[in-house]
Amino acid sequence: MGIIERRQRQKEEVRGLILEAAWKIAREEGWQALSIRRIADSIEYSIPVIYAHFANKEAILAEFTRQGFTMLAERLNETKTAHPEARQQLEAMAQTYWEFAFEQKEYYQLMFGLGIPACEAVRNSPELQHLSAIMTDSIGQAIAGGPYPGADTFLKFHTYWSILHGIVSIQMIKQDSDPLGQLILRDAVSGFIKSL
Amino acid sequence: MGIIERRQRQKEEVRGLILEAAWKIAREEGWQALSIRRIADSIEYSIPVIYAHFANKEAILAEFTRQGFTMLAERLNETKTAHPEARQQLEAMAQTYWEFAFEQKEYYQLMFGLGIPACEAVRNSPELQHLSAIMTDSIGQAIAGGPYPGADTFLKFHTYWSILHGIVSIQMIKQDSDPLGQLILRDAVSGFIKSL
DNA sequence: TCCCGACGTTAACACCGTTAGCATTGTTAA
DNA sequence: TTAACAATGCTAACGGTGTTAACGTCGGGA
Repeated sequence: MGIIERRQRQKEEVRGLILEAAWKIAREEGWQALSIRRIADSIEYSIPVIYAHFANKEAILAEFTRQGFTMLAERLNETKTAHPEARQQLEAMAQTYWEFAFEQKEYYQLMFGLGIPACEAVRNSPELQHLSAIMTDSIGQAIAGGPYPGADTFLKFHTYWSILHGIVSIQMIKQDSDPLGQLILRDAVSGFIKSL
Repeated sequence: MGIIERRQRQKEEVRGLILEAAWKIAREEGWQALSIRRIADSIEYSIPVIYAHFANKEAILAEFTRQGFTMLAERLNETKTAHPEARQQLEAMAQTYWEFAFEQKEYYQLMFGLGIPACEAVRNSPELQHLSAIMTDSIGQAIAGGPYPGADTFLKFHTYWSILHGIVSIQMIKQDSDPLGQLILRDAVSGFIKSL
């Protein structure tokens, strides 16, 4: 026989072409530029062919999301095995995490649904500056009255905000509003405050 | 005269109707369900009327983003003034931040571009579990070899991950890849590790 | 040789954001 | 009072999107 095997192989090949073309478009012009029609154009097949390989557009994106998590896990694992001590591992893995996010920006944005919407206009807006001022003021005071008066207020503000946003958005992605979120929040914030 | 004033008022009124209708749609069906056509339908005007009040769809979203940041700032300010001591303020503001994010989910998602994409499918996927396992392992070891052997590994893992993601995504939104990001990361992670 | 099933196509449906062009209407000036 | 004008809101279209139904064609098995 071997005929159905060959067909299977050819089918897989087209699947690969679809993902390849999709990735090329996303990398060059961002995820918002990705469309089924452009993929079809690029691989020189008609549109329904794509639906023979993927249920819908979301399934294509899900495939890249899976790839992204796999890549990140691999990199973290490499970093981890390169360090003997657990605390060293955590420091180094944080670095690797950061590097992955910015080297593979397209992947990371897809993985965590960073749409990057109207923020463009609001950045550096008075509203945002007001928000920053409120937080920064408390942090400045806490530093002044604490054991590390030389600490950088601006840096600490960003750390504080990042912790808050990280916890909230991870919890939102998980979508299960379990009470663990509150615990994580208190844990992280109390840890942060001790560092002031 | 007063005629042009009346016209101005009527114009403002339609602007209000647009925002009201848009908010109703977003609240009931999410931002992805919001379209110019549906707003026009809802307010019983034709489509171009909307473009007389907003340059484009993004401008409508930007208006809500501004509102969101203003609301959050107000709430944080209230919380802040209710507490005399800076460290108390930071604890309470974190709580307020959390509450705002989940009470005003639609606002928060818009403000930070949380698209919530293909994550649906990847949640609880083996890829994600693998990632969790790698991080959790190091954290468990660090806890075991540290001064707080009773700490909850799972909680600490979420805290660790949230810190990483928060820093990365705030930095990505700001889009200026300044070296401060690295500092924030190291600062937050070293603080976290001390808490293990 | 005939039939069947798989593959790939065209063409459509129902949406989307955006804009050009037109009609109507209320206001102002002659 | 009437003519000109500016503002208002409309229809209709353009070019795009994801998705699918219906059709043709062609290779493999009976």
